[in-house]
Amino acid sequence: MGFQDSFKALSDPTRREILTLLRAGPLAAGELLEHFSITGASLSHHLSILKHAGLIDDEKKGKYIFYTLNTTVLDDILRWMMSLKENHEGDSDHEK
Amino acid sequence: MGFQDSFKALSDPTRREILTLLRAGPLAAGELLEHFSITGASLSHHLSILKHAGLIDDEKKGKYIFYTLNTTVLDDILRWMMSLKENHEGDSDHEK
DNA sequence: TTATTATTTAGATATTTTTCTAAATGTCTA
DNA sequence: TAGACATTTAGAAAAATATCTAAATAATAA
Repeated sequence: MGFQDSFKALSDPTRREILTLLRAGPLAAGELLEHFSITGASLSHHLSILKHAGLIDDEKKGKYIFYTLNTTVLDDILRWMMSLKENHEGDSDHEK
Repeated sequence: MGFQDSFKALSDPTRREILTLLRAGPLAAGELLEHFSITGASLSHHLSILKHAGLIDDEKKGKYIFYTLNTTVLDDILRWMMSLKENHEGDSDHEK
């Protein structure tokens, strides 16, 4: 986990689409798979990257594994982006 | 330009550090270079990716090229992330 | 218990990305 | 104008990533 993992995870369009699909609620891997034209193995790989980044959680229910969005990490990223938008002129060590 | 380019641009730690450095104000490529242990050619490559993504602007001033942060694109990304954090239960086509 | 279904793991391949060195371009200064 | 400086472009090598097929694991259903 960590910032780097989060940003890397978000840099792939398939993974962002997975997150978007999970906005509506938990979905099993197979349900997610219907929305893409990749193999189950590839999807599984993407899911593991998202999980590693802390962006999703999984819960096994019998035969299925349900994935849910975890927005905790998003907050950190949001904070970082907001801080870029603020004025930091005084922070530099060499003013012109 | 586009979402994909923006996320890809943000997925590299060197490029994020560049953005952080530019928070304090415009810097020339050479000034940025002092903060990293990569060649000028590599930095130039990173700058071109950031520029392509719309995250920075450049302005030539004689011998130097000054880079500045452009936060317009960040707003789009922020909006996308915020939307993930909202509840979208009604959006799905198959409620359980 | 055997077959079937859902998902992951392993290993290979193709593509993309990062970085480098060397050379090109443009600007300033002596 | 000749040389030095700041930066980019071109092209190559190394590392990381996305995807696939085949096999493994685990749970349910027949």
